[in-house]
Amino acid sequence: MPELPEVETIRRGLENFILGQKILEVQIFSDKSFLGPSELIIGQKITKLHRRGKALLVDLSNQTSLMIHLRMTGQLIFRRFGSENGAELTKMIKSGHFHSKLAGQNTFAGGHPTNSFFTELPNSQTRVQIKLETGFLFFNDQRKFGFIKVLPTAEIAQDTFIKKLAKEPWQLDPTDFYHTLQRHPSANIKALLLDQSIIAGIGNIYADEALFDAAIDPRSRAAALSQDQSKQLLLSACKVMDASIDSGGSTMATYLRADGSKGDYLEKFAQVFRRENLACQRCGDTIIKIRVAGRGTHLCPNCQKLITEPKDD
DNA sequence: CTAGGATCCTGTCAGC
DNA sequence: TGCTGACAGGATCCTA
Repeated sequence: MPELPEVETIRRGLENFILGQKILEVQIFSDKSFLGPSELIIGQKITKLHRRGKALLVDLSNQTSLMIHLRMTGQLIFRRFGSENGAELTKMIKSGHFHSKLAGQNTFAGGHPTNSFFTELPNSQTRVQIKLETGFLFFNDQRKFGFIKVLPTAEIAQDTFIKKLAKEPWQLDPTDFYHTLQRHPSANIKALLLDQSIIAGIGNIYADEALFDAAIDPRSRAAALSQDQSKQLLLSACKVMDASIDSGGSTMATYLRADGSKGDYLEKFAQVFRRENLACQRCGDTIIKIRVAGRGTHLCPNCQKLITEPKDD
């Protein structure tokens, strides 16, 4: 799914369009995509958008909140009334005035990149449609793993997902991070980076990218990392996510080129993710793709050092 | 307690 | 062309 930088980009982008608006109608096309009483949010005003890890939180005027998790294939797309057919984006693309972001005057899109960003909505993957005062917010999700959940604002912290979340990478103390890794005697480092109760917000892209940046092989034994190595890894995670947020998230910036062809952040910034069989930009060796922690994993076998036992220094 | 695998669901793509 | 299996930017549940 969209990982932390994508969700943060969505939060910032959506804020410009929906903050302060009243929810007028909710249409649910897939029951498993919307949890809780939808009638509770009708007529309520959107007062705040925030984020914890990969979860987007939308506070409403009646002490109720929406927790939105996009999981693997979720998308949030806002279209002002009259723009539901996506014609504006198509026009921008054709006239060459399409810049780097999927946000125009009348539309904003973020999440798993598909054609739904610029085609007619709702479509077969639309699970929830929320009518606001100036337009529609569409929740699309191919695989139905994601969801929108209604809950009292005061109970967000007790939510089973939120409750287990570790600190955000920037808030995590390097020494604490090191000690957490030490507590997992046989796990590999990639599995722990993906574990939201160890560090919040990292997914498959940024796990691979952070490990490349820190020059650590994803198969390394987490508990074998030295203090310095775990600190470097934490810094690398912050660095790659900061860079992504700055560029508008991997699914946003340059996803579409002016000619309508697809391109994206990955092409521009990723050093290893989806670059198997290509040359490492650091050493020229060939990037490989293997399976680690049950996930497709990309690495440079030359640059990234396999750490199995702590160095005694 | 940890660690690994199966599972939810739909779509796409490589290989026959 | 049509089928089949593998795989997918996530998290949870089940098992040993």
